[in-house]
Amino acid sequence: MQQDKSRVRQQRILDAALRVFSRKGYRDASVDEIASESGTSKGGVYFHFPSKEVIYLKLLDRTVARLQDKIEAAMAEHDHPIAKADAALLAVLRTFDKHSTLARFFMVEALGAGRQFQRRMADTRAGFAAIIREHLDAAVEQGIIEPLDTEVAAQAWFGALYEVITGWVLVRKPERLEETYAALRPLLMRSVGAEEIQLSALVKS
Amino acid sequence: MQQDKSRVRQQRILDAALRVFSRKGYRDASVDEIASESGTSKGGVYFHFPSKEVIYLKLLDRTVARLQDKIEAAMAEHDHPIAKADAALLAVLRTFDKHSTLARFFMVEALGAGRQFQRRMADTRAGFAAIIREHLDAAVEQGIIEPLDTEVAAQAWFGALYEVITGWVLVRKPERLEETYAALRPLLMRSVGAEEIQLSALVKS
DNA sequence: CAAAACCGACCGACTGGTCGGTTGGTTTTG
DNA sequence: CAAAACCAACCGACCAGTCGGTCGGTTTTG
Repeated sequence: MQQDKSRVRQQRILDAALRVFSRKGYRDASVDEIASESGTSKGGVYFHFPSKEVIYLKLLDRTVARLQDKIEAAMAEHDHPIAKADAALLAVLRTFDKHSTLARFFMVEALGAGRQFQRRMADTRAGFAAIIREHLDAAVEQGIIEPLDTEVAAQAWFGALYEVITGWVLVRKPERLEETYAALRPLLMRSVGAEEIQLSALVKS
Repeated sequence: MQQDKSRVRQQRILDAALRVFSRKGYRDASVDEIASESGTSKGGVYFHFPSKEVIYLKLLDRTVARLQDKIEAAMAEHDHPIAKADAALLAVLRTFDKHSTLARFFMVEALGAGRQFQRRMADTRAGFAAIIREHLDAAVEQGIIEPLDTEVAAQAWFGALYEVITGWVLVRKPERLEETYAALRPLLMRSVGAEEIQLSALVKS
């Protein structure tokens, strides 16, 4: 159908845009380049999307949604808050390991996208931090960890992860991001005073 | 002297540039605006500096140097690694509290400066992380904390701080950044398994 | 059923505006 | 007066977004 073709083309443009944005950043990515990389022309791109900004925002939403889905799915498999945290951490590391383009787009380039996205990005970060906070609060309520300032703790957790991932994107050391798990896990757990529990039951292939 | 006047003018341009960059970010700050804000003209700016990029880099170096001096001075007043860490943390929070323009420039805008600064910024971040790591290593060696992956831990510490400060810059909550100290300190300390020690001797007005 | 009318998708030349950097001339200063 | 400092006008590259026009296919019509 015509509609299918149109949708396929839109996908192609979005995929190409992800690659280009992730290579060049928002400002340095030209619509011409996105067009040629998606096998169309500038006019073609502007037939499907009203502006460069909208393309970027669509992409950002898509990325955030996918990542949050992954995280929530991983957490849903467990009941114990610490197991949930563990699963979420692994899910994040593995997702970025597998899709380093995504990591670059989301971690590095999103910051350089310019003033008009700053609020949106701040909200996005706050959204992730809020998720962490919810679960920290739950853990406090269940008596698993002592009361603490969960807002700052959630921010700190997010920032710690963000920095480690960003560093990995820029330097590519260690080879696989997941290798940082062994160091990150006890760091995060201890920071909120969570007891050590055995991993064996938690780590899945 | 001619030289004095020239130096004063250069300072004025740098100060104006800091304000403009901090308001607009690198890309959206025009040289014309820096010129008029420093009470001169574009030609005047280009008489003193070869390019916009050099102005930015000079500013970045100046900022990093000042911050590191503050941190090192604060740490030099103490011997015990934990006391040093504490002093450094407070120094950072207080510096940004007092100079929020600096915070905005360094924390938020530096990220959006564009591709050409990415390596430089990564190096800067790595520099701060390296300082943290050194001291963590020292603490391990002195038996104050158990051995751990100090590279990842240093990155995580830096990231946690960065996120909390960035969040504060964007949202201005709490009113004073230093108020996060009470939550950050135990978080960071526990994360590396450092024992609690009393604060009274450490906190200075 | 074939010609005419129509349409969604697409193309690429062009425009308007921005901005880093330059230049040639003018003012200030010692 | 000569060098240093400064300025206004200008240049050229760049690029998001526009627009008139094309093309392959589908629907209408006589």
